Amino acid sequence: MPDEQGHPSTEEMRLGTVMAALADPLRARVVRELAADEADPERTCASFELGVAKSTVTHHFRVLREAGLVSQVDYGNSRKVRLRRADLQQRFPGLLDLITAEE
Amino acid sequence: MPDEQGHPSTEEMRLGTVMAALADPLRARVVRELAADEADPERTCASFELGVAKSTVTHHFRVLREAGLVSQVDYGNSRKVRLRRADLQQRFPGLLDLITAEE
DNA sequence: ATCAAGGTACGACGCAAGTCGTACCTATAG
DNA sequence: CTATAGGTACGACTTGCGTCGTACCTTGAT
Repeated sequence: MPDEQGHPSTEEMRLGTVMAALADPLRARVVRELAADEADPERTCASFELGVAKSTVTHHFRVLREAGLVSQVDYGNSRKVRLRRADLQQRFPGLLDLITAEE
Repeated sequence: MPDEQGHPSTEEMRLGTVMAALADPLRARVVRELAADEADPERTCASFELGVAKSTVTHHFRVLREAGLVSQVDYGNSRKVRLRRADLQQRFPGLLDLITAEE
């Protein structure tokens, strides 16, 4: 059984925290990549080819998760990441369009 | 004659830079305050009562200006600040609504 | 001519953030 | 059982950012 943990609820999300998360180029790239795929597939953290150490990858995904941008589900073997598209659309309407429009 | 200087053009604006600028609570407050007033008055930097030293205020307004969020006009005696509402609406549609909606 | 008001420039300091390496954990594949 | 793949935890290092104080500049008022 997959295990969820440590995600802020929609109301708990703070715009400032989200902005800070998106201010980093690597994290922005991740979110853009996720937002670009309308099918919203589950992806592993490693599938993003960020070009930094594993522990750094973990760090960035924690920031994204704590900001509420992505959800992480633990399958024991691997951890799958998914964009919280609906939650974001509800809490910060237009934000995702802003991100996908850039670049 | 008022003197303009050092503002990025609409195309030069980067979403990452804007996000980084808005990630700071003081700067976000300034933009929110400016965006809330539809009349878009010119205001002095000091009129925001940020509660930090003068040089810090200067620093924050430079970040806002270089990100393209505000324009500063030098009247010699005082420097007036104005939100670049139209430019922002064109370059990042929906961004200002996002900011004013928060809090 | 002097002073006050509003800002900038520069240097310094402290803390947060991004980065890495190493060690460790968990589950699936041979 | 043992290896391997995907991630986390922790500590260390470095850079960047927010903060301040001081000195200085520019205009308008006295």
